[in-house]
Amino acid sequence: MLDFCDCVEPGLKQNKDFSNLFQKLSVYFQGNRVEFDDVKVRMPQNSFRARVFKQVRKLKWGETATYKDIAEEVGTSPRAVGMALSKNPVLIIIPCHRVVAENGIGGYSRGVEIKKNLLKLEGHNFND
DNA sequence: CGCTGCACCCTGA
DNA sequence: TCAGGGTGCAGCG
Repeated sequence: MLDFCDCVEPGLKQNKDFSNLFQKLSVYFQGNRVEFDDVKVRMPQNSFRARVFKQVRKLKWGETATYKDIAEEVGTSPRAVGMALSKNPVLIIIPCHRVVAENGIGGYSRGVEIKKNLLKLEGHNFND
C-alpha cells in the first residue's frame, strides 16, 4: 500500500522541523486532513519553479486542480507546469498529486500508483 | 467520438 | 541549440 518512505525525498531531511513534519505526515498517512502551510521548505527563489510550487501549495487537503489551472495562474503553459512538478523536491508538502490532467489523473514522477493512493487518501477516486 | 499531431514553455545536455 | 516532458486542443476520419 502507500508507504511513507515512497514519498520522502532528500529535501525533507534538510528541514529542521523534521520531527514535527514526521508527526504531521503520520497523521496524514492515516487518512486525516493535515495542512502543511507552516512547513518551510528549501526551494529555489526567483525561479519559474518557485512560482509553480507556490501556486500548487495553495491547494488544500482534498482539493485538486488541473495543469491548465496552475498554468494560467502562473502565466505559463500546462506542459511547463508538468515539467516543474516533476522536479518537486518535497512530495506531499508541495501537493503535486493534487494536480491532475483535465481528462484523467495525469502522471506522477514517483509512479501513478502512488498518486492514485494519495488521492484516495484524500477522498478522491481515480480507480479504473 | 476516438485518434493523431502540433503547440505550449522551460530544462538539461 | 535541441530534444523532450507528469498537457491541451484543434483537426480529421
